Amino acid sequence: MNRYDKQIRHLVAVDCIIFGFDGEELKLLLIHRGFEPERGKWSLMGGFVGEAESLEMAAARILKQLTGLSGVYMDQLNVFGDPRRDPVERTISVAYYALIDIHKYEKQLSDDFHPEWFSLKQVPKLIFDHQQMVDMAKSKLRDKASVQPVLFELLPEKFTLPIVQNLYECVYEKEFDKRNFSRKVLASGLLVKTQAKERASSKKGAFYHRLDKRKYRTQFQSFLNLKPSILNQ
Amino acid sequence: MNRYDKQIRHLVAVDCIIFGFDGEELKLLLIHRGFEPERGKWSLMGGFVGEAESLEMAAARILKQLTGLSGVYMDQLNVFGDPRRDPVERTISVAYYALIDIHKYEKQLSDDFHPEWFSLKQVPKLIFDHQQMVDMAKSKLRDKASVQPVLFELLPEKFTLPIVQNLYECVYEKEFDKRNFSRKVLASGLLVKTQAKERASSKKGAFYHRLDKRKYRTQFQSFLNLKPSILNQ
DNA sequence: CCAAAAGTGTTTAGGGTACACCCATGT
DNA sequence: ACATGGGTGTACCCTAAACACTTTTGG
Repeated sequence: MNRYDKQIRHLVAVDCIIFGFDGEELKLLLIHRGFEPERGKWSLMGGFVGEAESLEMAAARILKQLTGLSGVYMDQLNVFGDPRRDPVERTISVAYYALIDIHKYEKQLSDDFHPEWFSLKQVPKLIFDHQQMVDMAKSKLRDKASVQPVLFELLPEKFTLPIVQNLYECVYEKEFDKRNFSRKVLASGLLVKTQAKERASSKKGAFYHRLDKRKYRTQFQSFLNLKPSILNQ
Repeated sequence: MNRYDKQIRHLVAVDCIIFGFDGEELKLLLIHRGFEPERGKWSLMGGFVGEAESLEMAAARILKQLTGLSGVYMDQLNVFGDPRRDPVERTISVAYYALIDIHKYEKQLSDDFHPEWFSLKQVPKLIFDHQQMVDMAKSKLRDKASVQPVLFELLPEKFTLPIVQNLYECVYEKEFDKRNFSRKVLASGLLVKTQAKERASSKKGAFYHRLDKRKYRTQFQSFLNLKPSILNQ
């Protein structure tokens, strides 16, 4: 078969919005850009898409390069294609957001890119349209989290209910009533209470919970049963 | 500044999933592909992204080329980047879905591509991964429509409540109680009842309604107040 | 013994759902 | 007159929201 020879070709990049949660704050992993233009400025981790590489593969490769992690939760966010978004040369960027367990990351720190975690409340000035990508990722994460239990991807294997609540409060930038919150989350049936207690952050101690992995997979689509009411009838 | 000279470049295309509604059924506008490979097969309308053309511009251009319409509601769906999705040569495709008023279209029929409307219940075999694009578009349309009143983009200026209900029933493939449905939709305050009646489809006749355009714009984000309950507290 | 965070139950209000009859009119 | 689809009101139930006290234990 012929090739589409007369057509123009484009640079295609992938940029990753990497979220983490340390128990206190929602965070973003940024790198110190190591080359011109904008050398030394803060940037999302990114890279060009290879010749026979799918977009998901490219995103996973870039994520692994920075964090050492694979098998991480990722989701396509949006494509940014403004011809002048990169001043050097037109680059079409496919943005992915990833949710990682920040504790797993810390062990494997790869310092080539001088990466740093920033609180989402104090994101430094970013290059190009990366701030727009971050804003869109925050918004999409909220939408997703209201329908699917994706936020647990940010937590370690064992976590307490107060931690889960704090995570949701960070994502939605709102405070919830702890009685109503725990009732709702436990009603999903996704959490299993363990006998162990976390004792660092309070005197009484809070019970660790873990995900019921089978239910987590099978009920992933129906978390909180929050489909719009038009659909319920 | 330097260019990213060592990087590989890719063909980037845009494909459009074009929805229409004739009052009876939800429909999809497909074209008869006019060139090899897969000549004569049914396909989504698409085209390559030009040199200094944004993705939105490309999508709008392609839509106008086929339908004669501009200023149409469009939304980015997803990027499809599997290296082997187009057997001729690797092409990264950005999919957009569009909602058009099918009546406006019919006047401007451009026959170059032998386009045809298909019921979503009887979509013919499509080339490449276009069926996957259609499925994803249907799913995204449902999600959007549960939160924003986008489906009115499919309707003409004046429409009856039974037509609106039928549209929602087509999109969600479910039947609704007409009393509850009209109460909910009218409670949004987005519709204005006119004195005119539609008389073709029933003896009694149904009142035409139109959008309150100011409210449609300002309340677009809060249609049906169906945010998940975690957010409400 | 006190401070600090964890854990738990009840009441109330609002919205969603189910449900049935009358209306207008073309034939 | 009758068949067809349009239009409207009510009662119930369920879930979300508001709200306060007891428990545990480290210091």
